[in-house]
Amino acid sequence: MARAATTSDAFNAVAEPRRREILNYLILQERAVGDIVVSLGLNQSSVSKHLQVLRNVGLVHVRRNGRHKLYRTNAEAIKPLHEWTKQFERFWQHQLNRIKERAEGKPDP
Amino acid sequence: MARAATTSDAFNAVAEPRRREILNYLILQERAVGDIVVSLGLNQSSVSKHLQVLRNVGLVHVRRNGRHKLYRTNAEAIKPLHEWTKQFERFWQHQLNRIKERAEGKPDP
DNA sequence: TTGACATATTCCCATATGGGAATGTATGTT
DNA sequence: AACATACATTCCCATATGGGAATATGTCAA
Repeated sequence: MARAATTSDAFNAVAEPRRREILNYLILQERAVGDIVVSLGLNQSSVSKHLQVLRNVGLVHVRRNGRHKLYRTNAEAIKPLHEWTKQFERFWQHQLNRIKERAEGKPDP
Repeated sequence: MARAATTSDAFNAVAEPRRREILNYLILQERAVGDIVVSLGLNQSSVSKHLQVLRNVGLVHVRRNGRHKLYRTNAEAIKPLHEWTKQFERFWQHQLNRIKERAEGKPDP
């Protein structure tokens, strides 16, 4: 089996740095494809293809406005990633505490 | 250009579901490779290869103990993903608020 | 040293990728 | 209708992938 498709889930979709940039850009307000092309300095076909991936996994919403298509980030779809990473939150706090306490000369708990 | 290497950063590394499982497993306590093989029901060579990817991006730490190598999740390395997703937190809260307020018959702010 | 155990690496292959250029499709304007 | 604008899709290609089997490396034990 090869690598999972970028469209298989949000984790795969956001693995691509440009797609993360696009999501950051589109969270502020909805934008036309051309705006993304200009603002992020990418090729038009690249942007369209990235948006297709993002659409497939529900990370963006689109609506047509005349000749333009306006995209915006669907923050809800990022939630699962946040939840997954959140599981580890208490552990890196632990590690920081251990380092801190060691620095303060206390023995490990 | 092809897709970025799985070892290029934590985002790419955790895109693979099995690697996320491994991280979840290794956060509880350090484990030998063989334990992962048994617990997750994966092939030994697959596990070793996944661990190599995770090592390359610093998502796990290893130490040798006799014939065994004990791996554990390095929670710190997950922090950047958490931070990135966290940026969007206020937006999905907004969306929930809008839905809630609409349900309560209030006009959009 | 020889052998058993634990892990890592190599080999093979089908597959999806992202980039750029070119082309296709939809919408608006005159 | 004819044309321009805005996006989407197709074509081409080099590349890394993950799986399984086989093999290599490393460590302990007798």
